[in-house]
Amino acid sequence: MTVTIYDVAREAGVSMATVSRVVNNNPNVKPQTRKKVYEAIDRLGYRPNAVARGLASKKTTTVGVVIPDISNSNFAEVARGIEDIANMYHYNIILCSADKRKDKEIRVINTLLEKQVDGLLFMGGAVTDEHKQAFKTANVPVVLCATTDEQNEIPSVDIDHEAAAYDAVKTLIGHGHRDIAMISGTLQDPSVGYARYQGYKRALQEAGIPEREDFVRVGNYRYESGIEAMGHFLEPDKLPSAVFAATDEMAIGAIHAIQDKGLSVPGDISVISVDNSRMAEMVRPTLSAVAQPMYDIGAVSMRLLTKLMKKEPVEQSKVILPHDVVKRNSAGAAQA
Amino acid sequence: MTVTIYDVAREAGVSMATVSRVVNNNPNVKPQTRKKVYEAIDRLGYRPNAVARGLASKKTTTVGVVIPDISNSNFAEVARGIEDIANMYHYNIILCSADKRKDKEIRVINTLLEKQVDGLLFMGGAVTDEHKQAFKTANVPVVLCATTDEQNEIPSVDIDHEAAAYDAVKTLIGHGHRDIAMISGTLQDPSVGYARYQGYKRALQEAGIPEREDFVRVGNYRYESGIEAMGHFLEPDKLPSAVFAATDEMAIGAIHAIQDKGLSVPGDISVISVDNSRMAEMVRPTLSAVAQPMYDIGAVSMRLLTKLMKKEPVEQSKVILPHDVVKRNSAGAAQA
DNA sequence: CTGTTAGCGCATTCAG
DNA sequence: CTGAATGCGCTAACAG
Repeated sequence: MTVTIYDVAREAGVSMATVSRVVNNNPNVKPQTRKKVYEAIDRLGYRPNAVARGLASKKTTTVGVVIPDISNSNFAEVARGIEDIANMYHYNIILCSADKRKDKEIRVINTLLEKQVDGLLFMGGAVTDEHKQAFKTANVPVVLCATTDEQNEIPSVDIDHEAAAYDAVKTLIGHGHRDIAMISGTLQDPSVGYARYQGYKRALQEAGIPEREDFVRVGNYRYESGIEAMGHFLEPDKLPSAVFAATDEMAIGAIHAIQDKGLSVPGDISVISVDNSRMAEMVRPTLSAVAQPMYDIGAVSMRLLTKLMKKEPVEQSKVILPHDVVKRNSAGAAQA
Repeated sequence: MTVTIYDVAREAGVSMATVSRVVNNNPNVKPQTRKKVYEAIDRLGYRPNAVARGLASKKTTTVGVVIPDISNSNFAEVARGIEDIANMYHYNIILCSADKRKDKEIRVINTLLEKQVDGLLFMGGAVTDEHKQAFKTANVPVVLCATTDEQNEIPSVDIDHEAAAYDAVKTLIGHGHRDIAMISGTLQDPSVGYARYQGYKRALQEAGIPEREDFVRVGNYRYESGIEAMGHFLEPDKLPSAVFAATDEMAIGAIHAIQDKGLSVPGDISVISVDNSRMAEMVRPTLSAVAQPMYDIGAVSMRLLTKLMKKEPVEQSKVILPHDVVKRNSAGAAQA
């Protein structure tokens, strides 16, 4: 049923070694022989068996990518960056979703390793000791992508989430705002949620603005939680003049909550966030946000991984990509 | 360096066959022996080599999934459905993105086949003869997912796009609208773009409404193109009273274009679309839309594939899942 | 219940 | 430039 390298050899009147050579683009084959082999391949419809090849060569030219949540557009964008660079270097990628669940992450890492991937890209999510344990038993390079290892033991590519938040809030302060509320993500997540909260605090502190506990609400990154969180700020006695949301979705929720109260954005309250997803352009007013270079994070981390896999020297094993605040129409000057 | 089944056998004082048996949960092993083997495995940190296993057993318990565009949330949702069912049946999945490019789709199908996947799920996009040719050489089952084969040669799971569009437009007609414009996707795409246009036409026809050529604009499924298309309808002499958009994004673009002209939705113009993405809840007014069961399409197609892979009988190889019109606030009664 | 023996399809020495 | 031989790590009969 399945045609093997051996069948091709017979058909072409050469040895299987020769067939193997032409399939692998080994230059030591006479052009004429090469031609004969190609013809035999076409005639028989031969398709190399990557599994057998992997076993014989101990390389699969495949890298495993674990993605926390495929339906999160940020991660999808990272994945695109990974894909593009992987293709460029002729690696295939196996994308595995882990539903943001740690146990599934570990399981997925292990099946990827069983499949003998040549390298591993771990995207998003916290990196615990258990993760590191799994990575350690891998005999292949691992790079973290859109997340970091606090102890700097594992190569990673990410942005500085604390600084991104800081810059967002500072933009607000630059507009003259002082009553700045924050709709945060979960503070349990050290690399993103907590870091952004830290950035918010640092910006306030630096401007000499005392932090008000009732000006911080924790959401779950989603639209609805933005509405809900904003609801708590929309009381006459504690109206903020600006709001910093940890994600675009929550920011859009906040904007709608504000508008539903008959107030205007940015006339009455300014809003800024971190993400700069496509949705930022799809709201009225358009959303000012700190842009994270998700595609680049993917691309750079994949590039780094290729170097590691080829045992090439790398200058930096922990890279931080720059972010950028994109001013649109949701944030403006504070009222006099 | 790498520890093999043979090392485990020696460590446990049994033969490699026995180790293989315990690893594969073969019941014919004395509990005591099993225990010894497990201990040896732990001690050595043995990890089965899926590549060798695949070569020996000619099965990889892996299915390949080609996805047109990973950053499209509809497809991401389908992928989630696939994932969940795959996990349930202990299959791994290899997700490959194809950038909506036919050449890349073909290439990806082939590398997946080289990797000896046990089955293939082809998501979205048109199915050409070239695709079929590639599928034919596969010795494994293939199912189309969120797309269909016009000739019904290949098993598929999808919704009836024509009927979905028809129902959307009919909803508008039910509200008393007669001047109904359409913002279509590309008419080149038979399974989605063209089908939705057909549904629009059929609904008008049935209601005895003559089709107006200047009431149809083709967009590219994106927000900006919705704005642009709507712009053409917003001329005094040909204002439609309702708009049917082929996607949520274009619908939202249309809504904003209408609002920017100082008109109201649905007061002046009603809008309805197909998709019912998360964004439908994230606009003001919230968007009425025909919901497509993307997750289910993924789940059902994966389930179908498992049956095919196990050579179980299947009652239906072409399944159409029901859609549903979700009424929100963007579509209302026509003005008297 | 357990061990022995062949391959799976291919890359890779090593000769020639 | 080409062929013969070996083994990658494991499963699957086949014996016992």
